[in-house]
Amino acid sequence: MTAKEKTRYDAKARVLKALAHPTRLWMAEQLAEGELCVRAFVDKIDADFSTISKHLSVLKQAGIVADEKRGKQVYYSLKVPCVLNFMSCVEAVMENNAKEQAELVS
Amino acid sequence: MTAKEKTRYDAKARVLKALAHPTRLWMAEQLAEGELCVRAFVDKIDADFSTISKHLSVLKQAGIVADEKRGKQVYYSLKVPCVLNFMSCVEAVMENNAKEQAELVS
DNA sequence: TTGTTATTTGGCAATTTAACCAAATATCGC
DNA sequence: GCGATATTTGGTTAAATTGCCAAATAACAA
Repeated sequence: MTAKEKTRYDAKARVLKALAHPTRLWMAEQLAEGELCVRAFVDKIDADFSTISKHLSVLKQAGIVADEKRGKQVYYSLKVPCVLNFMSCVEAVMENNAKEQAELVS
Repeated sequence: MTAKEKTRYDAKARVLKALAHPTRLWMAEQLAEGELCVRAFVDKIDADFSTISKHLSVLKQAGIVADEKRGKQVYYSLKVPCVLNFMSCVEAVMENNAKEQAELVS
């Protein structure tokens, strides 16, 4: 693997890593229906304001969400909706795993 | 968010996290063309045998790859090929990011 | 300008992850 | 059984990630 390829895989992994957290995954799904401000996320789950803000910042750094300040609030939106397509595949993996678990028991 | 939903997002994140590492992402792509034994990965990149083995173990735990021992070697294969579809979306994110970087410069 | 709400930032402790080395295990041919 | 090859496991250490708290910043209304 060349250094260039290595750099490229690092970059790809960075994008996936941004989504690879339960809270951030949930956030991405919430944004499927449209933009939300930070406060909206905080209200939906019971979490620290700063924790939510930092998670959003990770998603933004990765290029997955965009932010726009309007008045006092910052609105976040999905910049690349195709990330939502990951879900069905992830669920396929999980169903597979559940099936195998069940076979072990029976 | 209920405890049940939380558990579900944890599980989803665990699957994504397994892929969110440059080496493991590379491994998944290598498996696109068919099964490979541990040795084959080690030869393709210059890495420690045990490191590769552990990465494969992470992918296996997540349910992304399957392993089968035949003779002295263990062959790994992609159990859920749809994970390869992630790549195009991840690349879309990266191109977007590159474009914005370019705009900053100009 | 002062107070209030919305959000980000900095710092810190706890946990997790990753890489490398050495040792253990398994299979096979002799 | 013995040595050689293939792979996994255990341990150790460094680095990255999380979550929470307190403080800083921004916008706006009174």
